[in-house]
Amino acid sequence: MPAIKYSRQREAIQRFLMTRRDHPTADVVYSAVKREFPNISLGTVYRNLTLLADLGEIARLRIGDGADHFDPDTSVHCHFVCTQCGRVLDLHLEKEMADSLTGLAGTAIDGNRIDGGTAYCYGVCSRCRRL
Amino acid sequence: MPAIKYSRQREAIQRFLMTRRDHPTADVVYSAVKREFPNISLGTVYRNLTLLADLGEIARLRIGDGADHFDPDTSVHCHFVCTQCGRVLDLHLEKEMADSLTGLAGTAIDGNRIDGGTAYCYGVCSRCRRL
DNA sequence: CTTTTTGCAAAACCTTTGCACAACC
DNA sequence: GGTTGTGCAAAGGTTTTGCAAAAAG
Repeated sequence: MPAIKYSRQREAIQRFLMTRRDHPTADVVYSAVKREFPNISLGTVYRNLTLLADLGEIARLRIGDGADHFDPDTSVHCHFVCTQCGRVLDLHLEKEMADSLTGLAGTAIDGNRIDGGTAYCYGVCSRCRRL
Repeated sequence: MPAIKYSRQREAIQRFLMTRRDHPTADVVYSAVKREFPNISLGTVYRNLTLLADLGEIARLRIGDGADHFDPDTSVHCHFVCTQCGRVLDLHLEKEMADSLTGLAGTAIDGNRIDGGTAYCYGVCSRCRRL
């Protein structure tokens, strides 16, 4: 495992992500960070997002719209995906359900060892409902 | 909305899917149906899988490994993804949790209307654990 | 005969990767 | 100075699409 060296691009990427609550895609991160680093490349954005996810500093969400989304909050929580505008929001579920998802980790069902889980809810977000 | 006409390819695709419990990818469906229709194209497989999913006859699973998986069982249930071999299995969860996922449909959280939900669990499947 | 589906190939997309050069320590 | 990160461009893998021919009704 190679050592990890600091990079201004990586810091900018992580800092930008922390200002957002809508779980942007790599492309959105790229456009944003480009304002600070006009020469940054999409490959660098992907490399750093992947690295940060591997380090456990951010989470990579595959919500099923084709593009990966990135979340600075790595705590266990569920996500809501708007089927109209595609927005991805954090969802504050009833405690029982969040706990039952978390509680599964470490157990085994049908001989399959469970390490973790995610839940996604689909529907229409408050903003789209108003239109 | 155009009318839907019967096609032997579509029937073969759906029939093959119903014989499987491991939620194959489009590519696997393609290879299988090719034995019966040697000239079938991958595009046709995708078109029919997409159509069947839109009709609600099958479910499209985006588990996050890059390729979509298809499930002939459209009832509400959760999936288990083996992080070693990539297999996707149905998961028989405790009733409470399945119910709380189902029960969310139709409700609203933070003003977001929830239509449905899915949960994925990740871990190591029984087959891989034995190796 | 009209409409839908197919096969083929090309395109669209998102993501990863090889390489020479720059940045880091 | 040795190692890691970057920018660029090319390649990789999955899914969609345009079009003429074939199938369905």
